Amino acid sequence: MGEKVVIGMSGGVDSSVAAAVLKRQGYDVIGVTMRLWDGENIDGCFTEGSCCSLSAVEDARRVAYALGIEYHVMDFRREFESSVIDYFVNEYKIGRTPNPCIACNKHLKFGALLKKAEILGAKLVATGHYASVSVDEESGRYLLKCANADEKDQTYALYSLTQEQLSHTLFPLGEFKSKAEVRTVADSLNLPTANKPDSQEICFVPDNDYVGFLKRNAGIVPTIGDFVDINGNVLGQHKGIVNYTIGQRKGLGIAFGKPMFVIKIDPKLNRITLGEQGTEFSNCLFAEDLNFIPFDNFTGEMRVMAKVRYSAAPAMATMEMVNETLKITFDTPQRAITPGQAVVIYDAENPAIVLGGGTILT
RNA sequence: UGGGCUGUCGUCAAGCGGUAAGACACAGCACUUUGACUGCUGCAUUCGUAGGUUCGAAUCCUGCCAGCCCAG
Repeated sequence: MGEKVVIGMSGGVDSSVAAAVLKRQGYDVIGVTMRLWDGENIDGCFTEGSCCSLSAVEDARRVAYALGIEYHVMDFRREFESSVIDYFVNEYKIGRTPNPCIACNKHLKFGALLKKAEILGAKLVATGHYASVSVDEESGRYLLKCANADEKDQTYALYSLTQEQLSHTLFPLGEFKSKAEVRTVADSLNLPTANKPDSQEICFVPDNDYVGFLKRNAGIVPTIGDFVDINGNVLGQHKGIVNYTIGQRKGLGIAFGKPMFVIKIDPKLNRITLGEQGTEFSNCLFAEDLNFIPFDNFTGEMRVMAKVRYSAAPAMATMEMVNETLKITFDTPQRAITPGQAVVIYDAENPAIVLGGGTILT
């Protein structure tokens, strides 16, 4: 038997194929489905998150059986609540827009799961993320790199991984050229998840009503306030700050003859500033909670590529440290730079190499 | 109470006798392992109301109703 590796199995096609790849590569594969959240009991109807629903567990179990690998369901509800749910709620409370997937990767999949893996005698953890890890021969450091299937690349949500975490991480899907290829493999292996649709939305908010989630689980009561223009003139009423994020257009309910976008959220004054198309662009941001991958920290200036959201093309920028925060100045203005979201930076010469990232402050 | 103006989708707004543009908002779908953005589709059988003229009216005429402005 080869080296032991724990693979996080969500019950989706990606992690199913990832497990199959590991098995084929000769690893001693242990499938684990993380029990993260129990869902909610709404009006007597029990809703389940996509990550850890009974059907997800069932799918993962069937795949594990089909592959002939050991399989467990493990309870991570406590860690998930403290590291993801609480964070999610608190960010909204202070007028920011959280990214729960990033928190979950950092604290659960490459945090708590990694620890549990050790208990099972496995030094390695794998997931079905589209990304890859390699070792830089010169420095000996672990590098996080983009997946071959660039349209599915998920390094944006993985920038926070440390050297320690990366040294114990495998991403079996990194070499795949496309999602279609992953499905083809799933098909050829007759995996029961081969035709399962891609997941989306926040896994613990299956109906996509995250505001309802905040009301039910965190007692947040959205407070009506003013929409104002750049000069402070009142344009209308908003339904409570948690309903909005920077760059948002839909759901404003305000007819201005032109599309209007959220350009600023002020939780203190419970006020939201709206602007016309174009005013939601900015070319500079500051970030904190930094993590760098090819180096521990840096000084001076560096030309980089950076992106401020999951589905954005990296853009040329210059980064520098200002006090304890990272300042990034883009060559061209970026759309809807949003506090709470991540900025992820890539090597300017080789944009497939992740240099690191941080949480956008402003 | 005189004089003038206006009344078309939730909002703004074309139309000026030939059978209801458009924008914004809204809804659905697509895209998306976060929130968003974006794209596509849908959205007034009816033009304040009641009559009249006409082959034909939101468009012309008359009464009424409502709102606005000026005068008192």
